[in-house]
Amino acid sequence: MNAREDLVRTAIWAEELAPDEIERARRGISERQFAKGAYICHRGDRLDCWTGVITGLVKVSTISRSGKAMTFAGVGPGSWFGEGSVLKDEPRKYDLVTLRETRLAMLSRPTFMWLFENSTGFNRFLVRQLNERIAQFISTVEYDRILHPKARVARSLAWFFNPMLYPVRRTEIEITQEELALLAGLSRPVTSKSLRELEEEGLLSVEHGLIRVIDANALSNYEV
DNA sequence: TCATTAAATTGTT
DNA sequence: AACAATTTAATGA
Repeated sequence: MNAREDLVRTAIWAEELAPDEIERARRGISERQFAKGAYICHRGDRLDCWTGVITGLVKVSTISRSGKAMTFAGVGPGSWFGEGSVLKDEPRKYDLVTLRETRLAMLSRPTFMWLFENSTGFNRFLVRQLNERIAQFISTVEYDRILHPKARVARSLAWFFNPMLYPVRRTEIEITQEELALLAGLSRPVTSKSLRELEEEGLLSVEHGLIRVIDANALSNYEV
């Protein structure tokens, strides 16, 4: 058994795949390493790979016409993204930037399409993942209108505990308050203050460049 | 291994 | 948004 095989076998989407499908996936996969702050791709680039994070953290973002940075999501170890662009065979709509040193698994488009055409297990995974994404974005729109900074920070953090999108569960999230502010769409001071208040309430503890979550459930349901 | 320095992150005005 | 303080990481003896 080699590293690549292990990579596929432990992937979240491989659970329902038949042995021959796993073998097929294994042959279509490769690994790449990126330094902290590196661009995996710019908006408008083509990236003909379905991508999984092995270690590290990737930011999905764009820069608006007014020059303001917007972050849509953080992608952590074990989660896979980009199926939309690969399925539609179109350029990426967002910048992909690593927030720290990151190793990625890249599944080639031909392999992805083969699995899409032939594997029911793979399709079941895709449907579940897309469904989960929709739910996530709907809830984002929902709390975007509520606008309590503390609740926004809490729910942004709760993203990292979605078992579908973040299969590798940890209580510590390696993220700076500045990056979290980008995720939450708030200024850094407000994010920082909210974090300290949430710490007061015993839901988490903040350290340098790291947030230790104590009550993830309370965070995801946080109101007021 | 320890001390010094540089860089990054966080807190405050 | 700018500055100050704190903490981590890097460098070299």
